[in-house]
Amino acid sequence: MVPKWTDEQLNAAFAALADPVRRALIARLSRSPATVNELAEPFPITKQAVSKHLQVLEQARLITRTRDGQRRPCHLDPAALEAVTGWIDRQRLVAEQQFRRLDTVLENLKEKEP
Amino acid sequence: MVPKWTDEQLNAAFAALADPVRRALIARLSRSPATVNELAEPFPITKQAVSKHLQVLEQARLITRTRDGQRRPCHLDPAALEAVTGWIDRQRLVAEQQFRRLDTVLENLKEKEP
DNA sequence: AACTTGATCAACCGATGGGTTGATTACTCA
DNA sequence: TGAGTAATCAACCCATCGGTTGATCAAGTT
Repeated sequence: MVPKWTDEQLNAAFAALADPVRRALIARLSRSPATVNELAEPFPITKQAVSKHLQVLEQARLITRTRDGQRRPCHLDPAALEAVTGWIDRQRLVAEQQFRRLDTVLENLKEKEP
Repeated sequence: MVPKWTDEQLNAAFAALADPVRRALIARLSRSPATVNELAEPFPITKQAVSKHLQVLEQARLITRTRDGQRRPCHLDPAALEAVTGWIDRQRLVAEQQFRRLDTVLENLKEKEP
């Protein structure tokens, strides 16, 4: 079971994932941890901007940061991503149950009125 | 396979899900379709604001809207939600593969240096 | 000590987002 | 036709966001 996801944390996580730069950062970090400079290199924006993006991801608990000398490597937290899909999957589950229920209702109607 | 999700559509979908009102609307719609007035009723904001939220969800293709007289009922599109989880799941998959690979590296080191 | 390097802080700017009120469109019904 | 109702449009307000530049901090390097 996931730690306990408040509405605010869901807000933060989804908002964090809404930006293409941040999604790219996550995709990069899914391969291996990396420092701010390494992460910033491929982007046409300043290192400060990337640093801000990483703060957003960290606040959303999608990444964690450790210390290694003057470097501050970022690590992806897959469990947090799983928690996000959890919310979506619950909604889909309910919706699909309703669809199935509607199907059976239509089946019954068909039987009674041929 | 999912229709083909552009970066813009992912932006729109995640941004749409980042708002608690819109998530509540989706949760409501997962149970059954509903009109704007029905959807707006539980919220302490104006009908116009809810209408805007629904436009955001529609633009993100998370809901569709039909016509019934002067009503415009909203329907959830579970397939769209599935597409969103798709992106996340791919990232998690890669990340977890890397973790496993790291584990085997550590295993090998342990064997060589006991 | 002086210098370089990784990263953040601070202040600012333009754009976007969520909300409001007021007017308007479009359908229903008497 | 005219009144009532579902929903949207339009204009505006204020807060937040993504980005910049310039300064600052902290850890290595020589």
